[in-house]
Order: sequence, then C-alpha cells, then structure tokens
Amino acid sequence: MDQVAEAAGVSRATVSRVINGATTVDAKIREIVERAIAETGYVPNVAARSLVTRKSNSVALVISEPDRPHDSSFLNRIFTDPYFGRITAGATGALRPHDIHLVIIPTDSADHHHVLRYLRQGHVDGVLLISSHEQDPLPRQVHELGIPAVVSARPASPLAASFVDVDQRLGARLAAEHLLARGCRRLATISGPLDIPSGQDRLDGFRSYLANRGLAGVPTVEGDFTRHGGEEGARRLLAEHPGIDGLFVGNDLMAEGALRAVQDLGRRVPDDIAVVGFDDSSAALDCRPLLTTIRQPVEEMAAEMAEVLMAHIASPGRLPRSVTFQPTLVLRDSA
Amino acid sequence: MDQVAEAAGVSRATVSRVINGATTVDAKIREIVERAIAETGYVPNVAARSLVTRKSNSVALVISEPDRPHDSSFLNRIFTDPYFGRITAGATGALRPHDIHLVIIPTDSADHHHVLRYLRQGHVDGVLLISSHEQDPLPRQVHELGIPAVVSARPASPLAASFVDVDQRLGARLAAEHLLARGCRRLATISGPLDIPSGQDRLDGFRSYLANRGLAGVPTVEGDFTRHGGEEGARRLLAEHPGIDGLFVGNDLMAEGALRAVQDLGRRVPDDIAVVGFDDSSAALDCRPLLTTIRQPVEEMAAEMAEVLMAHIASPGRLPRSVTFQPTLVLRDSA
DNA sequence: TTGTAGGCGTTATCAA
DNA sequence: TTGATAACGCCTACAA
Repeated sequence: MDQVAEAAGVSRATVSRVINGATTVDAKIREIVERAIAETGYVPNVAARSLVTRKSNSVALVISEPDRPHDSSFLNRIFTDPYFGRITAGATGALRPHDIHLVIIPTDSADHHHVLRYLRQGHVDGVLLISSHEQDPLPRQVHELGIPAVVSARPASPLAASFVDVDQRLGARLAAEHLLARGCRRLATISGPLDIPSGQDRLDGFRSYLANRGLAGVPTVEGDFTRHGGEEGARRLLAEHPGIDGLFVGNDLMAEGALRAVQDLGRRVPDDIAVVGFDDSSAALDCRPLLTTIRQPVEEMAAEMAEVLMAHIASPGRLPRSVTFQPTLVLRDSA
Repeated sequence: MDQVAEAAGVSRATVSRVINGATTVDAKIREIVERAIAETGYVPNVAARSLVTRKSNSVALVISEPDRPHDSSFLNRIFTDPYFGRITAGATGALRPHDIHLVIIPTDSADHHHVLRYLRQGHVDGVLLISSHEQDPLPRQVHELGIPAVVSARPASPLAASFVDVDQRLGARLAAEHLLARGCRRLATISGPLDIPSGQDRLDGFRSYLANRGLAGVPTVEGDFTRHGGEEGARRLLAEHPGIDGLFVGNDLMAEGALRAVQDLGRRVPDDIAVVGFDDSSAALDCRPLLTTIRQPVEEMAAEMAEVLMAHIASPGRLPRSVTFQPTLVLRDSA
C-alpha cells in the first residue's frame, strides 16, 4: 500500500479511501490512485483489514448431517444429494452482490468440535446452519457462541434463533389432495427419517389430512431419504399391501428409487400406482416417468437465509424471526 | 490476551508461547497460563495472527467444472456426483492432523474471477485444484498467481505444477482384459467427455489395448459422466450394435444408467452383456447387479494432493512433482 | 478533501 | 526461561 501511495503521490490514507470507495475523494486523485493500484498490482491484505474492521466478509454454510453408522460417510451423502447443491447455489447467489464469501463446512457429530472452534476463532461473520437431525446439538451450541446464525428449519427444541422453512405439512397435504383428486383411494406413504422434523412433518401432514377425510390407517414405511431407501420401502409396502394405487414419498430421491421398484414389480405408473415426491430437485427429472412432486423453493429459501443473516450481522441486536415459504404442486407424469 | 497475561501474572509473550506450544516455557508457568486461558475463555484472534505469521492455516479446494449450458447448474453436478465427496473426505482427512482448514470453493468459468481474487487476497496458503476440463484456464491462472498449488490430474497443456493422477490408460486396459478373459468378443464402450483428459485417456487405453490384440473398430459413444448420459449412450449403442456382449463405461455413474437401459432392453447382465465401470464410487453399489468396476483410490489421491501441497507450502522453492496411483479391478456381479 | 498518527491482537527479536 | 518492544498492513479519528 505504501508503494501505491508513493506511486500516486498521495498518503496511504487516501489510497485506503479509494479502495473502500469513500465519496470524499477528488475524482482526479481517485483516478491516479486507481492507476497506481493497477500498475503495482496491489492487493489488500485481508488479515490486516479484518484485524481492524473486525469483519471477515465471509459466512459459513455449515451442513450438519447425523451419523448413520451403516452408511459410508456423511460426505458421500452430502455430495450425492442435490438438495445441498441447491442450498449452496441459493446462498451464493444472495451473498455474491454483497461481496461476501461462502465457506462450505460439511460436518458430522465427530467433528462438531472443530466447527465450533472454527466459528469461535472468528473466521466468519455469521453462520448458515443446515441441520435436520432432531437430536443435533449444533444449533444450540452455535447459538450459545453468540455469533449471528440462521437455521434451515424450525429447530427441534425451541431456540431463540432465526430460521427459514417451508410449510412441510401443507406440502404433504397438497400431495394427498392431488392423489385423491385423481381418484386414488388406497394410499400409502414412504416417509423420511422420523428423527428429522421434515420427515415427521410431511408424514403427519399427509396422514392427518387423510384422517380428516375418513382415510385413517394409511400404510407407512420409514425411509432414509436415499434412492436405495425408497426402493426398499416400495418393495416392502407392495409386499404387504399389493392393492395400493397412490403413493406419497417423502423426497424425490426416495421417489426415484420407489418408482423403479414399483415398475420392476410390474405396476404401471401412474395408471396402476400414482407417485408423488417432495422437493422438486433434479432427481425428479431423472425419474421415468417424470416425477410429479411438491416443490420446495430451496434456492429462494437459502437466499432468504442469507439475507436474514446479513441483517443480523449488520445489526447485532436484531430479534430473531422466522420465514416460511409455501410449497406448490408440480404436475408431471407420475401422478 | 492481555487479560490472560494479567490473570496468570505473566507477560503476553509468555502466553503466546504457551499457546503455540513453545518448548522454552516452564512447566509450572505453562499450567498456570493454561488455567488462565480456560478461565477467561480466551480465543486467539486469527486475523491478528495471520497478519504477522503470513499464514492462514487453511487451503482451498477449488472444484472447477466446465460450463455445460444444457445442464441445470454446475453446483447441481458437483453436489450429485459422489466423486467430489470422496475428494473432500480424502483432503479433509489429510489436513486435519495439521490443523489446516479446507475451504471448499465450487466454481464454473463465470466466476473464475472471484476465485482468483479470493486466492490473491491471501485467504488461503495454497490450493487443491480439481479441474478436469481440457480448456480450463484456471490451472494456468492459479499457477501464475504464484501461490502453492496441486492439480488433480495431468494438466492438459504442460504446466510446471505438481499433480496427482491415476494411471487412466492402465485402468481401461484392466477393464478390457477382464472382459476378454470372461469370453466377451464384441466389445463396445461409452466414453466420458472427450474434452476431459480422463475421458479421452480411458477411451484411448481401452481401444489401443484391444487394437493390439486385433480388435480394432470398437463401437464407441461419447457420454457426459452422468447417469442419464450413460442411459442414453447404452440405448444408442444397442440400437446400432445389437450384438454387443461386453461394455466398458467411462465412470460408475454412467454405468448405472447404462445398466438400467441394457436391462430395460431385455438383455441380462452379465450373461448377455457384461458391464465394467470406472471409479468404484458409491454409485457402483447402487447398481443392480452390483457393478464390476475399476477402482480409483480417490480418497488416497486427495490425501496425497494435500500432503504434496503442504510440502510446497512449507518449502516454497520446491520443484513440482507428480504422483501416479495404480487402478485395480474390483470384481462384483456385472462382469 | 487530504494527511498524520494511533491502534487493532499477534508473533518474533533481542536483552535481560 | 522470561519480558519489553517492534513490526505486520490496514482503517479511522482528528487535525490541517
């Protein structure tokens, strides 16, 4: 910076002003300084800057996955589920205009410790926390750190933190309505993990809507949000209830697997069995037939999380708030 | 830190020594200081530290994906292909013991600019660059930045940079050998994108081995390393060459799609058509039948990249070097 | 509008 | 083995 100042014949303070876009600098001088910056190839030192501003201009995207001992690794799950790509895309898009970097941090419980340390050390100004597991202690721990944070869904236990969610029960209800509307009467469902609020809520929403219309006792199996889990679930379901004519599956990945199993077992989709998924992720388009599903506006939700987080960072005293998005039915070929 | 020093009745310098594990500090004093640290809940300020050490203790994992206009988004591809999960796992594992953070940065060409700026600003001490695309300018640009870097594969155009790779041609040859050994004579292949060196090399390796044994003119279609591309490729291949009895597919994801198509078309696997994939990723286990494939030790390769990078960071003058791993055949049920 | 000077929280050098 | 003290590179009152 001294170099630039010298080359431009001004003081370091002026160089600093130019860099930070202060309005109180003469147009001519600004230009001279900018040229000097270009010529010297000067790049500000972020460490020095954040030492004084106490800002890092980056936020963490912490993706906390529960331990599933029989699964290979949580990283495999994260880098295999299109959901996280959408989250990342949405958050990046919202942060980019503000010149804020997104630091992606996948974690399972074994390294919560590292993550907390990372956050405590002040590497980032705030946290976007994607945590689905009901027992996950991370949301509370992050909250106790006192660092600005926004959670991806209603926390399992009440927490004075901002969160963004979709109306899960409404989504499930849309699926039920659609299946009923197209004439299905023997419905069943493959739910997500019941220790994950979204898995639980979608199941509840589906069942309670049907129960209110006299259709109680819907056959249910619990899946794990993976393609394989959906395949297994469908097989079990059809083995015990061969007469099923409508199936609601807790997410698209499982629906993809279920679709395959259903067709392997000789049922036509949607004629014999209509199938509705949940998410409207890229997996819905990998399905044959194309998957009718409940759209969750994940990118927009992630962007909203980022906006709320930036607001918290800008004014630390701000009260927590929650934003809920509405799901919609996306009609394709499977139902 | 002043607080800690006061609480412990020592100077800041001593506190610093304790924190950094200097051996030149009295055991008793060390203990007192440590207690003071615990009591005050002191956490070092990383910005101040890296301002003076000129180290950030973190490295970037830059995942550079080529633009594929007809695909939804590069993030979707990255968070959908198990390959990147394995890379991340391997790199994290190697870095963790050294207390170095991994900053994951997915990018397509539209934001190379941001990435380069990020690197130039000194946020990280070095770069692990995952770049497959032949025309990708990023490896060269990163190299010109002068920041320590290790690339994930032999760069398309010669570059004085360290890289880690697997012997792609040998892998393809193993596949060919195996198919021949089990009696297949009418072989075909679905290659990866030919503008990606690994796609090209696997194809070359497969064809040239066969050509040397009098089997030239192997039917070939080019795929895109996605499940869907594999499905399409297999359909095209079988439409034109219905007599095929052995198929080598450029990666497991495509093999999964191909397997589905082949069986949809009424062929039994492996009896009518034997199928060999490449990678040994988790997708191989999602296949039915389980996929026989060429194992690429991705985790170990990523770990090696990290080791080499740390060596470069430790001694900046170090000459670039390349490390090549050997692929192996993993026998399962599809061939 | 510009320059001067002090301080941000560490580490590192040098004496003691 | 410990303690002063000087950087590290930047921002920001405050003074000019």
